[in-house]
Amino acid sequence: MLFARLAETSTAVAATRSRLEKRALLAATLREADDEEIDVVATYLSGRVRQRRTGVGWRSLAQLPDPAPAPSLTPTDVDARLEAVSALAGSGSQAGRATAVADLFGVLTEAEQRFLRALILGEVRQGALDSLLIEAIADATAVPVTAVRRAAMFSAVTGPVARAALTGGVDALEDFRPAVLRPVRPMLASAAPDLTAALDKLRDDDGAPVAADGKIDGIRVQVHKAGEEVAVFTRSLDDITERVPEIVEVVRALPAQELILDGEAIALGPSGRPRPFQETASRTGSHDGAAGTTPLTVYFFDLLHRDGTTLVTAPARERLAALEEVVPASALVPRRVTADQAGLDAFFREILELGHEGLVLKDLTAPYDAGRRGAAWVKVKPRHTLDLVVLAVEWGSGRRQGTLSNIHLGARDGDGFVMLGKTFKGMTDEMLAWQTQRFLELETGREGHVVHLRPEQVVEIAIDGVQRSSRYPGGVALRFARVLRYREDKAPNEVDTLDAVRALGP
DNA sequence: TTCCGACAGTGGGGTCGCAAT
DNA sequence: ATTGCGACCCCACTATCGGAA
Repeated sequence: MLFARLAETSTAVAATRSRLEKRALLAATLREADDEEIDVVATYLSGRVRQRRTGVGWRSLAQLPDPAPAPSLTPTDVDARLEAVSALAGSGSQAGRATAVADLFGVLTEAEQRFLRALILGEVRQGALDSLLIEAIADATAVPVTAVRRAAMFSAVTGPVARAALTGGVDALEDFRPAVLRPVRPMLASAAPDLTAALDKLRDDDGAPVAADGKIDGIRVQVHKAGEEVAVFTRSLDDITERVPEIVEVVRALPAQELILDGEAIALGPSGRPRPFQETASRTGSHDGAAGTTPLTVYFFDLLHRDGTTLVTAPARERLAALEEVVPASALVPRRVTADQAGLDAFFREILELGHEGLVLKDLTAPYDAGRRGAAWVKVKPRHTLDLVVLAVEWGSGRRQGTLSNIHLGARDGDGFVMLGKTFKGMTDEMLAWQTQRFLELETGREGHVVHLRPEQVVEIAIDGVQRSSRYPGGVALRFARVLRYREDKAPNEVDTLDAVRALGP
């Protein structure tokens, strides 16, 4: 198979909105692959490259060489070339990498160049990523989609799953099992605006008890124990074992030979209160030295495997019971199991008093649905609102091309306004159409893709909080800002002040 | 027939390591 | 020393398709 065939498939997949048709197109191309190239073909069809770090990004691909007149490379060729590029990362030779990238793109046709660039940047925009590919793998074989999905849970990447399904069928997929020291895709939570909505989402009507876990504002960790050996993985299944010796210590001491634990790691202050997220990020992000400076505390909330027995398919009630047998209370997330809404309200307030983010409500009958963002876990966080003024706006990309999308937000400070951040979230298509018109009327000038405005339009914004910032002149930035509505009833001189915003901060 | 669960897309701020300036 | 880039930590929200109800 030629790499060009994948570029062609991606274009066809992007051209239809029907997911069934996308699946059929992906499945057809998967079936054309030789056994040895299935892994790479499947990876490219899912919109990714196999290399975790190529060291090549937007800037490196801003200028490409002239395209070749005809395709020549196979997907395997492209993968090998990218592997070589990737191996140059950290070798001190930026120039060597640039040459290797130019050599590769120089033998690609224009269509291939576009596709590979999008793959490397993670911008294929074909309306199909890993989840749809998993369904396509089933379509391409006689294997039920549930079997493919189950196998994918226990493989950090989908390429090998595709290869097994296409070459060995359902039997070959049996090899993908939960095993210690091999990371499992983490289960994700959906969101709800408040506790009542979260409960509605979680259970149909039966009033059954749920588990309410404190939501810790740190980083997700999946910790494996195999005898004396311990490995710590992040949400994206990066191995950070070397950076978090205190977590390794805690887990090594637990009374079991084999464990797969799911939890959250966070930096706490001397009084036990959470430090700002930035400190946890700094601590878990640095490879050296910092270990002693800001100790991490780990809170576990799930157990997927214990001493030869997988618990992934067991109901949450059983997994949590097993977790409490193995992990001391000091390393368990704060949890309450109740069917009572008033009890949940009180627990929510307690958790916020402790400085944590909110709650995650969990269905006690649900299995661990690895890699999916299902309705079995629902998170709830409190929300602050601010009235701010729009200082500027940026032209959107992709499906927002041609609309003014990302708005710059300002708070009042003296006679003027101070920028606190940007947001593109919360806008409906109708709002995008309206604001494009409105902001063109307020335009005072342009700089690249930024349109500057007279500061007249007031917008109501929701945020999770305020954090210290070295980027913005007020020294603070908004965390997770999103638009609630535009306010026609407020004038710019009525928006919140910088001081009021700072008061929300750490 | 209507409803709603799950995906994909569109980007946000902050931090690190690394290489070039 | 500083700056820019790439990678990755956290993330909210809307539109859409197609199976569930």
